[in-house]
Amino acid sequence: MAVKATYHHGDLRNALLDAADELLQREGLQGFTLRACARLAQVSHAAPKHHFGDVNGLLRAVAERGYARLVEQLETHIEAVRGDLQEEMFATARGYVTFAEEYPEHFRIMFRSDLMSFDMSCPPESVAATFTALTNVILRQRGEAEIKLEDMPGIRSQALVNDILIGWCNVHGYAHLRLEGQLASMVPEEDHLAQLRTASFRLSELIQNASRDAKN
Amino acid sequence: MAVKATYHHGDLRNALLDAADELLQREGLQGFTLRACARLAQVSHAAPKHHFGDVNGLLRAVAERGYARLVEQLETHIEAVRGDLQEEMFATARGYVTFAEEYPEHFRIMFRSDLMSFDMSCPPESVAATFTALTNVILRQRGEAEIKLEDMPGIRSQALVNDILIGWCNVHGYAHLRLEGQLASMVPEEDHLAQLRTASFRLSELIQNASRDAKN
DNA sequence: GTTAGAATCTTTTCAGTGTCAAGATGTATT
DNA sequence: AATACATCTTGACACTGAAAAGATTCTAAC
Repeated sequence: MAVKATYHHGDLRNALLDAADELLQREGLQGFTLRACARLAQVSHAAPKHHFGDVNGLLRAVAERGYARLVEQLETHIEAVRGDLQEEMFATARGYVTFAEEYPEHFRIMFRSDLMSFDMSCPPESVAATFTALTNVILRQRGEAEIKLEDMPGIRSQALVNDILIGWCNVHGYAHLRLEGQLASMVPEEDHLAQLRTASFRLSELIQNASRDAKN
Repeated sequence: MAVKATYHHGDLRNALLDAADELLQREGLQGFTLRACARLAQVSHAAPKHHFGDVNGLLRAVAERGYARLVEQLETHIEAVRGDLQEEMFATARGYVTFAEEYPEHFRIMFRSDLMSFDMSCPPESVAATFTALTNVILRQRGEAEIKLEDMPGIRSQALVNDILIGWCNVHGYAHLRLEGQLASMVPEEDHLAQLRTASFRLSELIQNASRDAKN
């Protein structure tokens, strides 16, 4: 199918999302337009409306798929070093930062509540999965039991929140600042991963120490 | 002046920047257009071209003024608690985060290299001043001599870079994630500053300890 | 199997945008 | 005073997102 001889496309929604992905990678947000997506998918310029409403609707869907890819990348990286807490921390950071590097426009869109904001009290599954994955990284650092996707909003101790914050903010800040070129003068491209590794280890130590102290 | 009876405006450049600021605050980036700025400044739609070239040029100038405001806000907050290292760290974080809260669109633009990217090897003064201020916060935490704006690119030890990174990334990550609504479910609005304070103190301690250990 | 009704896509239209080129008007230099 | 330059306006163009109305196909009830 998808030979486009029929009036009905058959899978236009996904075709448009693929087109959006490609356009974002090739031309960035500037070259990304509803009409361009439609052209790439070989449909009329008004076709996207039925599936996504307006341009923000399309971006929301793009972001949703972005989170799915992010969480997949995170889990792959983490799985490879499972057991070593410091390496787990670094793997998480690396997955996060690498995603921002490979899909810069997606990353930007995923964190722009002016373009598309999810209802955070009931976020899409891929978003919840991402938060769950990040939370579980911290939980393991603290030697506590992991959580499942279902109990995402879940009750969290203040100490856990503190650790999640310090971990996530750090990684996100690094990814974002680097993506926007603000770290270039401070962190040479060739050894930026080594730098990130150092920072990750440091954070891992900080969190482990804190939760260990708290137990005594 | 600026009564606009003359053909030449007299200070159109600043008038357009003011209009841009106002539009960004009122309508956000969506409602911000070259033509809208021109309308607000009561000039023709093509008038901005001569001063800023294209829309990115205008945004670059807007961002430049944004950094000036940011560094001013940072220094005000820091000055108020000068001497107490932990409070200095918190003051910095608070200034940064508060700026993102008060000028959300400016903050977004200031960190979007796709819209406008400064030449970081020779950044505008306000940008360099911001980096200098942030660096000096860390230098004081480490008990080292501060730097002046002039020697911004300056040589930095690896340990210093590590500390700057962990400090800046954390604060920036917090500011950005909060601005984009990602922390809402984890950090209630009413006590988010207390949370930030905790994190700041923690970082301050981490940095102070590390540099103290390094000396022995 | 037919047929209403819903879903999907196209065509047309409209206001709005950024950018460019050419012209108008004021300023500054000599 | 004349000429060059800076500043602003006017008009045009291709492009955009959105809405409305029409065309085509699918679906489900009968």
